[in-house]
Amino acid sequence: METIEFQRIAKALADPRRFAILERIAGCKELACQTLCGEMPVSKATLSHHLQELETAGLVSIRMDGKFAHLSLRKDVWLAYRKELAKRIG
Amino acid sequence: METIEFQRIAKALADPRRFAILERIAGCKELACQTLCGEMPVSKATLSHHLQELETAGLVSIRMDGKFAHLSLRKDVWLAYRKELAKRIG
DNA sequence: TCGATAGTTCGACAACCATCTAACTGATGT
DNA sequence: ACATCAGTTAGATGGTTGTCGAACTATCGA
Repeated sequence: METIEFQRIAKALADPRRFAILERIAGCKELACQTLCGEMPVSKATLSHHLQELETAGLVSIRMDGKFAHLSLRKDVWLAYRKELAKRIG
Repeated sequence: METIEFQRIAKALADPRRFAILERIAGCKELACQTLCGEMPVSKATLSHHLQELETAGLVSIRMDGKFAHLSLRKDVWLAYRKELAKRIG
């Protein structure tokens, strides 16, 4: 895994709210953005920002369906990250 | 693992320099602080700060021997963190 | 006792970041 | 065409943090 990607993921996981968002997304196959918006105590703008961070890090994939966004965990990337942690430190 | 500890660790890992420091420490049983100081391109103050972050997060143990500090990875905590990641997301 | 050395603490500063509101874009239904 | 709704973008703001130099503390050797 590229160091830059590794660092981006680590940063993405560092914010508690963002991690909670990721955790929620990982909890189901695909999650409607609206649902998240209804559950998380943040503004739409903030949520959008966090989702972009997660997408940039490669952890989340965003599928647009008309005007609706659907989030899903990129499990391959997640597993690669965990593997990299094990490889780098033990 | 307590959520607060989990978050502290995630934050500690998020800074590239700090992660490099942890990686270096993990590379041997015990590492003299002087050695780190000679290898990392940061001031003593900054290094001291990072080491305290890592210690507060529980990732590193600092043993004082006279005026010398010796760093070591707390492998149990590290493994617990990795396990928690697997538990929370997959 | 004194100077040198290892590491900590303090105060400051610049960069970054999470957050918000408001304005915007684009899709949907009537 | 138009109002509405989902999500993005822009701009502002307050808080966090990585960084440094300088002052400090404590330990060791001479």
